[in-house]
Amino acid sequence: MSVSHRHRTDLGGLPELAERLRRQSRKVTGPRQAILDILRRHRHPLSIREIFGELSRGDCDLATVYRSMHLLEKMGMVKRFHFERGGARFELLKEGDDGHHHHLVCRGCSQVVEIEDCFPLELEKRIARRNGFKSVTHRLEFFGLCPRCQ
Amino acid sequence: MSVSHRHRTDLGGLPELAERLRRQSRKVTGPRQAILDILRRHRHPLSIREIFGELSRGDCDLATVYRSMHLLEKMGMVKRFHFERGGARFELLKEGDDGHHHHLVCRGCSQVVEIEDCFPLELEKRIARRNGFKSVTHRLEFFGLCPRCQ
DNA sequence: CTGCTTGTTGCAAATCATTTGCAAGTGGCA
DNA sequence: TGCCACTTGCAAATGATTTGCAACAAGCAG
Repeated sequence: MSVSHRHRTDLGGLPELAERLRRQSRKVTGPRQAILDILRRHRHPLSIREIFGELSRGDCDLATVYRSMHLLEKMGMVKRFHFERGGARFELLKEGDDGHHHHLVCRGCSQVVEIEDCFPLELEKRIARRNGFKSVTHRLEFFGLCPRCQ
Repeated sequence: MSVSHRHRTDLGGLPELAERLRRQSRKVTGPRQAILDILRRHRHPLSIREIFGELSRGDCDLATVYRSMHLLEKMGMVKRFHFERGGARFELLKEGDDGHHHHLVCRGCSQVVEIEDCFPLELEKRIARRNGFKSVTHRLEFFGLCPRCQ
C-alpha cells in the first residue's frame, strides 16, 4: 500500500507563499516572510518558541508570531497540531492540502515522524452514523520510543 | 460487533475508592474524597475548573485539585484527556482499567460521547515496526456536530 | 511618486492553565 | 496518644497565548 501523502518538500518558494497572502488581500510583511521561510525550511511541526527562536534578533515580536500563526491557519496555509505537552505546533501546507495526517512522536527525544496511515474512513463513518453526528473528523497521534531511545 | 467497553457506571462507591488510596499508602483526606465523589457522579471527562466548581465553597484549594489529579493519575485511578481547547479533562477509571478509549466531541455544544472503536491494532503494530518504534500507543479523538447542533 | 486606508506590528499588560515553595495541619500507624 | 510523612492553603512563579492601543507600513488610488 503506502498512500504516500504529500511530502514536506516543494511547498513553494517565498514568492509563491507571498502570492497566496496577496491573493487574499493580506499584506506581505517582513515578519510574515521570515516566518514562512522558517516553516518552509522545516519538515516537522514547529512550536511558536522554535519559530520565534529562529527569527533573527529583532525580526519581530512574539505576539506577532502568534498573530501570524492564527492568520496563516485561518487562511489554510498552515496546520496546527497539539502533542502531549507544550504548546501548539505548526506545519506549512501545500496549496489545496487540508493537512490531514498524523504523527509518531518519540516519548524520549520528541523526534517526530510523519505517518501515512489514517483511521479507516469506514469506521469513522460508522461512528458518525451511529451517533447521529455530521462532519466528523478526527485527531490521531502516536507516541512511542524511537530506536535510539529504547 | 460492539466491543462494549466498561461503562461509566459501577465505578465503586467512595469507600472502595478510599480503599484504593489507602492500599497505596495515600491518605484519605477530605479534598480527595470530595473530588473522587464528583468524578464518580459524572460519566464524562471533567475539567479541573468543573471539578473545582462543584466543590462546596471551602472544600479545598484549586492547587489541591491539580495536585490530586496528578496523584490519582499516577495511581491509575483517573485518566487524563486533552480535547481541542481548554485544559485537561479527567475520567475516573475502574480498578484495572487502563482507560484506553476515545471520544466524539461536538464542535457546537461540546457534548462528549464515548466511543468503543479504536485504531486497529494491526495498523498500530505496523506503524511501530515500520519505524522501529517500541511501546507505541495512540491518542484518538473525534470531532463533529451532534444531532442538535447541525 | 504621493497620499490614504486598512491591515499590521511592538509593547506592555491581561488571561488562562498549571506548578511550586513554604510553613502549618493532619491522617494513620506505632 | 504521638509522631511523622504525607497533605494542604496561600501566594507567588511559570508558561502559553491573547489583547488594547497607538505608531506604522503595504498596496492601491490618483
